[in-house]
Amino acid sequence: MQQLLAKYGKITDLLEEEAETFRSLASTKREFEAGEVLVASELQSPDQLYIVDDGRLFASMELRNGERAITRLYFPGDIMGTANIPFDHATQTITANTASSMYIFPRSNLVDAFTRLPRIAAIFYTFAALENAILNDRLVSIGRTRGRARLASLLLEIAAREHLVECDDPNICRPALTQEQIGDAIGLTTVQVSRLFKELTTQKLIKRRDGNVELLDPTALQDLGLFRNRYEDLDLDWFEEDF
Amino acid sequence: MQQLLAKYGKITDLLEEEAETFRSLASTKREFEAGEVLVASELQSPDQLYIVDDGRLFASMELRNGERAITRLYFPGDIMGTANIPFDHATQTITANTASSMYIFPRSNLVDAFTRLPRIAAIFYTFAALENAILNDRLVSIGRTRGRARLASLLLEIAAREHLVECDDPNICRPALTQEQIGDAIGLTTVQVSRLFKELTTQKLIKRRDGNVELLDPTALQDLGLFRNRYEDLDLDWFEEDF
DNA sequence: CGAACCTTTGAAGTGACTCAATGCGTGTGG
DNA sequence: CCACACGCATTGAGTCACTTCAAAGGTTCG
Repeated sequence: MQQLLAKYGKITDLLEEEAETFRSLASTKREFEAGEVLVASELQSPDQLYIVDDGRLFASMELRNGERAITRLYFPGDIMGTANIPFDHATQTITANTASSMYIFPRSNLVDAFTRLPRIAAIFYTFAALENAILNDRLVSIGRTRGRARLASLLLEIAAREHLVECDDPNICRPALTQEQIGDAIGLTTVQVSRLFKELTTQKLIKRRDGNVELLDPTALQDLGLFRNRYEDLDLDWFEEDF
Repeated sequence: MQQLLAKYGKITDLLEEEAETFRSLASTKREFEAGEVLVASELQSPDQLYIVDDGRLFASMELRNGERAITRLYFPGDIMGTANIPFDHATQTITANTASSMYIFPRSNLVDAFTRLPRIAAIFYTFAALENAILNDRLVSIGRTRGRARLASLLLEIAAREHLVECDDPNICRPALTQEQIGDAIGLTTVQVSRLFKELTTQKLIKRRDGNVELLDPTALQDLGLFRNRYEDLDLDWFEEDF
């Protein structure tokens, strides 16, 4: 919950009442094991929203032909399940990729929160819009750049997201994903991901050591991956003034 | 404005007060010519939101290498500019692809609407979540399927969106896009789009006549494109009950 | 009628895929 | 404590989808 408040507090100063609402919104906490599936696509009515307390998770969609795509990575402080809200069945599967703990609340809790505190509604809306912008970026990356650029972009995104809450070296990231999962996230096969890792490594752009990836030349990677850190660009003055 | 109210009314019965708020939210109406740019990416502070009254528009992002990606197509009744809301500069360019007219309002108008009528907030949040789900679908399509499937999926999406407000033959769609723009939307080159159109045509899946595309075998196209019409799956009971 | 733009087609090149084998690290049971 | 199995990463060879480059054919509009 600290991460969430930190993340939201980063964009606007929360009133005590609002912070309290966030806390009460998510009263139930649950642990999940690595590999456990929280929301099974198509199977489940998406009544729940989740706020990540700790761990790494991802949202994915299966295709009829057995292939899988990973549409989103989740870090502590993230709200999960947004894309399922307006539907009568889940549109994506959420999987805990490491041991994780999270706060759970039914989407109907939002009704009360939105009614009592319109700024909460604005915050949720804003984060949905942010998620939108990030999805746009990924669409561009996957649709219009080659594998090298896509991998660079993903690594930068992971580094940026990790750095947002865990304040360690911004140039070291821990994908916590197999190469198959990375492929699912950027639209490539395992084989190709492996080759690209090798390529970036021999070009001294990155360095790998037991699951960590060090970004040796962040500037070059940013040029290559055309990456924009959307979290840096946030601006919420528009709803500050009048509420 | 009729389309907007129809679209929103489709998911929940609007109270007169709410319908009134929607109307007053968007008091200014403007016309744009075909080809005109409404929001220039990076250049502009994204203070405006738009509701499409008539015409066809698209959102795009430019890459430094000169390539372009189209991230979203807009139809009458759509709200545009959502992905720009939380930022101090626009993240995407919006272009009127045909002569268009739309309602314009500053994002700060949302503050008042959210405060007075929390259901309006819920509606906006819901549509952001829907947009999210659609972006996820496109990510899967572009990242994990071949050109034939992507084109099929795009055509089905356009047909579904057109049919939502303009109630004509659901199996005829009017992309109103050049093949270059189609390529930008599904991550292919003009050349390949042309070849794929030919392929789908000779396979008797589609038929083209002066800018229209007839879907000769919608079922086969759906199997091919793995398309889900998200608008059909909407479920907003969750905020009906308690507001 | 001509210019501009869009579409189509061909030929050659390339990034990524598939298939398949090997290597590597870790945990488990004999 | 070794042998083995299992999951993951790497590498090679052949193929395919799509790209690039280039030219020609169609449409539309002034």
